[in-house]
Amino acid sequence: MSQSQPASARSGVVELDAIDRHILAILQRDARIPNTELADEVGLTPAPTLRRVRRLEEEGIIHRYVALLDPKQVGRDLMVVVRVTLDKQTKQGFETFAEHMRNRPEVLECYLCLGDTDYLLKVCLPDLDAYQKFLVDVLAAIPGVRNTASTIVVKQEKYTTSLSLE
Amino acid sequence: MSQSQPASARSGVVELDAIDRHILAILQRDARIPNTELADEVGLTPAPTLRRVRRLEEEGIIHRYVALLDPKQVGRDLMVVVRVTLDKQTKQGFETFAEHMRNRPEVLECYLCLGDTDYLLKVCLPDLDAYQKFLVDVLAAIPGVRNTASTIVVKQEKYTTSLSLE
DNA sequence: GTTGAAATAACGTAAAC
DNA sequence: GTTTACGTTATTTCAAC
Repeated sequence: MSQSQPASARSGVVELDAIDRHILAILQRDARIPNTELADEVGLTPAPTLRRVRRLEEEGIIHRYVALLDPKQVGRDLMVVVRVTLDKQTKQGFETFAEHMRNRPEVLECYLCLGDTDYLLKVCLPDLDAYQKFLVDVLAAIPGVRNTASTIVVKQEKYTTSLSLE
Repeated sequence: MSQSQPASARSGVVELDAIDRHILAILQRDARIPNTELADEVGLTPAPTLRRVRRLEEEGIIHRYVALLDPKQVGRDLMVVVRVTLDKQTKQGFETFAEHMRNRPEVLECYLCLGDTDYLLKVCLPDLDAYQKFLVDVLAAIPGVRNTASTIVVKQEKYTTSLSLE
């Protein structure tokens, strides 16, 4: 190796050792585990464990800690995936649409995509009535929306936010 | 009201008052907020605040606490949404497929859907090379998979796990 | 049934090594 | 990475509304 920099400095991606990956795997499962317990699980004492967690937070590898709710128990029984195409694909049109989606709390995810579909949305709502209102009052009201195609979710077979770090 | 039971007991959906919803909104933003601070924000003292949080956990309204990572910083630069249709729609075929998806860490979400599409998948991987391997070695290898259509995500315009509790 | 106050135990955190 | 020490927090108990 003639390079003097480590891989992390060259690529911009921070190098993670086995213990870091172990910490991340655990925190992705249980964000509220006490530091002492986390330290036990990864085979370190609390001090260096806490230093690693703080580093992972500061580097932005750990983006945030969140509580996940049960949608059904809070009255969100309907999930819909929507494919959206825009009339004319201008920078302004894209930005307008994305901004609208960011302002709508029922829109959990919004992705700009390759192919026939311009945007993919994941929308979570109480029922079909609320969804119909969303289609008409929100989506159809955004200038430049040509077409939408809705796929209704019947059953959630898997849902995880955990990235496997192999 | 002639009913002797409260609404929560009748519907199976737990009743949430304004403070509960406030707590849930905060914990969905920051799962690691100290209980003392949470108490301040919702206008209670720590003891009753903690009791409410524990109740929300026990009832399963709070499903879990997780750390969300930055996919790019852990080398997961590619996200793909896949529509899958099965050959014959038998109970066994569905269950086999769903079980395969649950065992694949790169599959973050899997939904059984109405309409032309049988399953929708959200898959997160390092690059297109890894995705090609996933298509050939994983998806195509599952018996009963008739057809797949992949939509590649170019940009994540919005991503949240927070449910708005209006 | 829910809250508030006080006491204890557990934990997070920083320093020195 | 370890040990020690300190301040903060979680958690329980019990009294009050």
